Amino acid sequence: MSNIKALPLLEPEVAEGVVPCCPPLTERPLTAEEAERTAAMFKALGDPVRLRLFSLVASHEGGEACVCDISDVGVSQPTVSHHLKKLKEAGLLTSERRGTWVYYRVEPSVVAAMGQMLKIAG
Amino acid sequence: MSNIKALPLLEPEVAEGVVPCCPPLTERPLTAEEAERTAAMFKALGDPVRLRLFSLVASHEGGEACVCDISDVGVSQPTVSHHLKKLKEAGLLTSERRGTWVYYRVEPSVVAAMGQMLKIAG
DNA sequence: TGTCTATGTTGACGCTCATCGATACAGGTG
DNA sequence: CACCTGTATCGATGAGCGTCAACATAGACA
Repeated sequence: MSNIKALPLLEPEVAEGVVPCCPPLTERPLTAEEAERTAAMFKALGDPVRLRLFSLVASHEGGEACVCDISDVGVSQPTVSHHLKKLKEAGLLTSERRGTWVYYRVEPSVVAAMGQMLKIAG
Repeated sequence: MSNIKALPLLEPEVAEGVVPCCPPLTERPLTAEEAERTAAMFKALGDPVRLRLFSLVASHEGGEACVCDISDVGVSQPTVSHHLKKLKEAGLLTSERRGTWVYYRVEPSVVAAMGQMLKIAG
């Protein structure tokens, strides 16, 4: 967990088996398998609370945020924890415990891969 | 017709200078309202069947596709129609009837706005 | 007019998910 | 050790969603 990737499209084993994968959506139709994997990433950002949590982490200084810094999104603490777990499972966030607190940070390669897919052809 | 106009989607007229609803997610935290509006777009791509349908339209020659061209995604015809409607409601696709067939095409500005949000801060 | 094809809508069913309170776990402090 | 704070997990519940069969609608053509 110590090497930073440039912007690879194919990366062996990020997070837990989540691999950013696919060409721009305008290039060719996705296969069923590709769609299954990729939809999970978009789905992770498809909830308002999760999207806010993600932007709170992404925009926090130092590129990381303690849970205590971002918990004020209008839902209970267990729900915040639940959503952070979902974002982690989707490969969008990573977490690390330092003492009492747990810090989350964005996984740049996965986010970059998603952005790549939304690139308009032409 | 559903009249729940709580969150109006993007107008089809935004074609020129890519009027993004929101800044890159790394720039600042989203407000609750921004998150609500934006999550709906990501949610639309958060289903494997919808993502395939979208990529089928996006990668089809001429930038548009008749429903008959993209219906082979492993679900029934009503389900295809249902998902295309969802994508349309999210502002990602537009449709037009020409004679017997209905053609769908990608709304580039909305897709571009989504890509904008996923830009990694440099 | 009637019929055929293409697409959208309706209603129902089962499953997933967001949410919460209660509880468990981890680490710091006294 | 006990106690407190920060975070994760568990179990339940209600809402939402994907799917289908059946039906409806729109246009083309005879």
